[in-house]
Amino acid sequence: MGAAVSVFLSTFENKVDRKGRVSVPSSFRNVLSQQKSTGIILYPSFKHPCLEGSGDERIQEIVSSIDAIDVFSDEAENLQTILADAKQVSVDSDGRVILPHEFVVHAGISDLASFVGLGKSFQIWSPKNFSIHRQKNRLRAREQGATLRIISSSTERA
Amino acid sequence: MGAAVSVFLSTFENKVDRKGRVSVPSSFRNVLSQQKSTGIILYPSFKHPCLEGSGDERIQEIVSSIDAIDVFSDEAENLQTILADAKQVSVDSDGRVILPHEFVVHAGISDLASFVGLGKSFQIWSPKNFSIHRQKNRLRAREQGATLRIISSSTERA
DNA sequence: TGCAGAACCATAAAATTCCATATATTCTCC
DNA sequence: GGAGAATATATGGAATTTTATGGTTCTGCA
Repeated sequence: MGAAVSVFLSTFENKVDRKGRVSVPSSFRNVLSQQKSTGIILYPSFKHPCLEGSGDERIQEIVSSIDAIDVFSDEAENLQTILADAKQVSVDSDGRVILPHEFVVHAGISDLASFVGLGKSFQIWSPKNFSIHRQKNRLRAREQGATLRIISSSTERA
Repeated sequence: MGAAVSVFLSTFENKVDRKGRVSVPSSFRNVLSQQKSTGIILYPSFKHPCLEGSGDERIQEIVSSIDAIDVFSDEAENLQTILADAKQVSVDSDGRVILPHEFVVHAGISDLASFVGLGKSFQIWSPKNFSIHRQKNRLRAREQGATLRIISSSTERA
């Protein structure tokens, strides 16, 4: 198969069965295995009615971030909340995970889940909520001219 | 083959078959292989009914850009929108890619696709929409007396 | 002993690889 | 310079492999 850039890319809509099982898109699984992740870390988003997901090395980054800032700051508490709410789910041999019930509720997911690639991480939405969110984002991106701010890697740096 | 200029140049109109397969113009493939791209990144244009295409190193640039700014900002979300909408398509051994169905719809493509070279990137249009677009652009350029500002390569951006 | 999670199995749909061919385009040798 | 051979490109179709997904069985633990 195509060597694939090792980032979470694109959006996939998969079915959630009665047991809460859902297939992780195969391209996402490839990214995860390239990261040598044994599972997936999930936690509810602060900002949106969705779940944040990533390979499990991401947790290490969050832990480091907490260390790096004032332990009693708001920001530290936010990050600690992530840790407290996060769950690791394992990918079975058929490439599926089980979405914990509270998470399904938080994201308003019923029988379909949208996996949305964001580069180093991804989100899981109910398709309905996601299409609203996407609509808003695209409008804004169009107004603000999203593509203009892309940093060309070889040259400048912000 | 042509003198191997390493930019996407000129316009090519190729057939799209029932399965959505279409040949990537051979000169474009040369540019891609020179960039060591294993595939092509496609995403729907914000502004036009067409697809934006480039080598897959472009994705790396977007991911780096996101890292460089506040993760919770609007701007980060704008860029993430691109990632969420983008797809990597791989070029098969015959030099073809499969245009994902949503993209075909977005661009209004039926059985023909125009590959339009834009230098560092390219676009894919339905020939009909493209001819309208080009017409408009020419008119505007004439009215405004198009001036072309050439920037030296060290400062250029895509 | 009943239930949630894990491992298995089966299958239809979708994507990828492989093969065939027609039409150009370039090369080579005379 | 030109006929014919070799190469490259675009395109159609078939065969093969991956995915996504539904169902069943097994297992540990409460």
